Amino acid sequence: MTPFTRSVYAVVAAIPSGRVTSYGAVAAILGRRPALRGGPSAPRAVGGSLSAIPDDLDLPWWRVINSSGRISTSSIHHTAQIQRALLEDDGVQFTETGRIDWDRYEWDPKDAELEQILGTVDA
DNA sequence: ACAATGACATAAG
DNA sequence: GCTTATGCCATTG
Repeated sequence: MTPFTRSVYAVVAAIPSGRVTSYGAVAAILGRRPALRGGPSAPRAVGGSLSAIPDDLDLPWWRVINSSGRISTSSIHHTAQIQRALLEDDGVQFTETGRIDWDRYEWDPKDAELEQILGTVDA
């Protein structure tokens, strides 16, 4: 477990029920700057950290989806079906094409809240 | 230290 | 919208 991974967990732990966020948004919160061409750069690493969540942490990993509003889990422990079920438990509704509406469910934390979250980890 | 690998994000076709 | 190509970077072997 690395500092980066710990900070990812700290952010994910703060996502409230009924809201979702993207890998790129988490990366942006951690201060990783968007790249010139390929878009935000660290989201891939965020996914990598989420793929190795210790079971005893009890994180709401299912509230993180990709930028197009779709589920992109490929873990055998946390399958796409499980993720969808957990999200629906949160009250999140899917469109007919299996997507989630950002306008309705995007998590938008206040700056003060983010500062507090990040203050609990290194950086 | 180096190379390979992804639960990503964009731009282009 | 969907598919393909390209860039990124923290992790891992």
